[in-house]
Amino acid sequence: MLTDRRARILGFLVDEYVDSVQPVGSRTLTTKYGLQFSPATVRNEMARLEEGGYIAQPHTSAGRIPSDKGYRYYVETLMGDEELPLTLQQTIRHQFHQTAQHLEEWGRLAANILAHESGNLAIVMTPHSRETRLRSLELVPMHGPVVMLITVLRGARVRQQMIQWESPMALEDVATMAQKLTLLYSGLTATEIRGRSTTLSPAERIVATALMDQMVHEEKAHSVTVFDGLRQFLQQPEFDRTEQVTEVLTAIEDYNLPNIFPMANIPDKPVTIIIGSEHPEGSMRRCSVVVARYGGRAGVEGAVAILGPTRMNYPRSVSMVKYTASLMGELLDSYFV
Amino acid sequence: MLTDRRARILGFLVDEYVDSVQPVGSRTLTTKYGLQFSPATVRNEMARLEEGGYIAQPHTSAGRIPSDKGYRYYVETLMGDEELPLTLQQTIRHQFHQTAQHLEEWGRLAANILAHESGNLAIVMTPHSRETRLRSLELVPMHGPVVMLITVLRGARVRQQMIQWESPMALEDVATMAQKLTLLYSGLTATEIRGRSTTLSPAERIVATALMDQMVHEEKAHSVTVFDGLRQFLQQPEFDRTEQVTEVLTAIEDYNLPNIFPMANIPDKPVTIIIGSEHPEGSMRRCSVVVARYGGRAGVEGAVAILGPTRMNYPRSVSMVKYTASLMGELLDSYFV
DNA sequence: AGTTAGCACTCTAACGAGAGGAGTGCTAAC
DNA sequence: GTTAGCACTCCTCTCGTTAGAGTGCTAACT
Repeated sequence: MLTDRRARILGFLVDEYVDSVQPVGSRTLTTKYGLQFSPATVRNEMARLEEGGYIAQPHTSAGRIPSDKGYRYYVETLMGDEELPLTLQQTIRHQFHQTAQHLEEWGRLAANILAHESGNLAIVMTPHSRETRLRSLELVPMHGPVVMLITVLRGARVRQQMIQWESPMALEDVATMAQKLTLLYSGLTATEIRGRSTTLSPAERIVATALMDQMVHEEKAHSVTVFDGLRQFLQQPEFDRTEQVTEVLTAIEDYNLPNIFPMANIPDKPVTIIIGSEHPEGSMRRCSVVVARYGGRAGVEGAVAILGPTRMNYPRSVSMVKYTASLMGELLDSYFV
Repeated sequence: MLTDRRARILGFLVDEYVDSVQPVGSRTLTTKYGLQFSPATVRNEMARLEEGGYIAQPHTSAGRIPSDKGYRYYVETLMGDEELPLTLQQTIRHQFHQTAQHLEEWGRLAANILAHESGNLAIVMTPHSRETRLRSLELVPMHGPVVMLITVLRGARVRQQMIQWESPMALEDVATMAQKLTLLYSGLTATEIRGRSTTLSPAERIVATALMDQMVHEEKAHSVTVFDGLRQFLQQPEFDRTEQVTEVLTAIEDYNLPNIFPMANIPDKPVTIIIGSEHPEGSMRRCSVVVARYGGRAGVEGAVAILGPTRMNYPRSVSMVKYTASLMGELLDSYFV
């Protein structure tokens, strides 16, 4: 599509702009990247690239900056498949195995690593299984008639809630009730449980109702989203005025995060990149998202993403996201076959 | 300390500045607040207030803005004890009782309400008990030798982690083991459990070790902090340049949140206010914090806070924080006697 | 035909001068 | 003790000017 030289120039231009955040001129390109031809030639090529819509000029006497189309070309055909430095890989892997058994911390850890290493905003959707099926339930008496109902769902999700009976109950009876209900309902979804509302004692009925409520609640809820790295994100030079920041923040809140992640469904693509105006939301036009799903083997899945300005280090982001996602998948598999 | 008239002028000045975010001059004060005396008199009084350090002038030909000392005087002696509008009280109460049984959501709800109604950043420390004592433990077999250990601690804290035995175990045996260990360790702290490491089977030992690890981990961890309202916070006019924002964000991260909240220990004070330079951290000099503890009855406590620019609506913030804290306390009490 | 030096041109960012305006402090009169 | 009047200060806004960066075009070169 693009002549070889044109493509090379585009590549250098992206690299340089990502680095300097300044419109880049023809002279810079020739000197910094040791090109064999003169600035004038570069200018000619840049004029052609601009015609093609790959780069743009903020104003007549300025250098060029890549357009979204330019970035798209870059990530699609110019950018190599950078491997993460081995030492970094090992550091990350080590940190994960350190907290492997504390399931609730995975998300925070992943977000922290992504944010730190990429300098952008990290978004992690914690593991979430599409189906909400009961694995078991536990009843822990608190005081008097107040009992804590612990709902353990498939996919290692644990939820707690308080319920209250008409009157207190003996400890053993509570235990046997939990066992009975677990036996009765294990492996079922909320609607299936509703179907099997066989003869229950009043106390059991209260538990069952709370249980179904929790599960319905859970089905509607999307997975928890963990953010990290907001501060560095805001320090990016493109956000030096707060209006631009609030625009992006609003976008993130409104973006209905799940909207991003279905896009990660594109088959055969381990990582999906959405650049600037490719976002359905106009307010995201200054930002790019690099996202990868993980898991999926046992119906449990999630996603990790990096959100940064369109001028971000794509090779690095892609390799970070890819590696983190694969690690999360590995860990998940080791717990859910 | 301050003459009556001087105090009144200071009060009006704070009100006006909070409202307009512009240095306020003598003319504005007389006309907007219907003062009986002329701008010249106000000017004289303001000169005295400035000598006293209550107000300051950005530059010679500008109006005055309150200093931190001025705000301090305002909140201490000028500001009335505003009650939250009854309808608002009821709305909030209603929302809380709606989610009363979903304990994990309280924090998010409180933060959301605080942020929304105050227009500032809300910080909520979820309930946290100083003592970490076991209430009960549950073992949920996952697949093969992998088991989920659910640790229920005093204060309605539920934690999960994965453990792995040498070989799988029969369902009933798992249940009896959980019962046995609960019976053995219920009510104890991590160190006490370590002390009673009586004769345990290898499998039991693995559980006990994981349990102690979790509890130690828990003791070190501070309570979870929930934020909300960042976007509105950033929209405050004092943060129109991102440097100022990042300064504050850094402060919040570094502030070692627990540092704020010990300050809430001042007795006989339901609400504590920390204004600008009164913060130990210099980077917080543009911000004020209004914080209140809640709970404490059963060793379980937390705190709610509003963080905003020093120019914030103190009466409103105080009443919001006070009301939210009392509600959280009520709810807590209803579950932990 | 592609490449390049030279040059006129355009546009921005930076600086400074000047005008307008807000608000003050001081003085003198009430 | 209060207030009108007034000179003064300092900010903000605007406008012009300048320096510099980078371009596109043309004409010459390989």
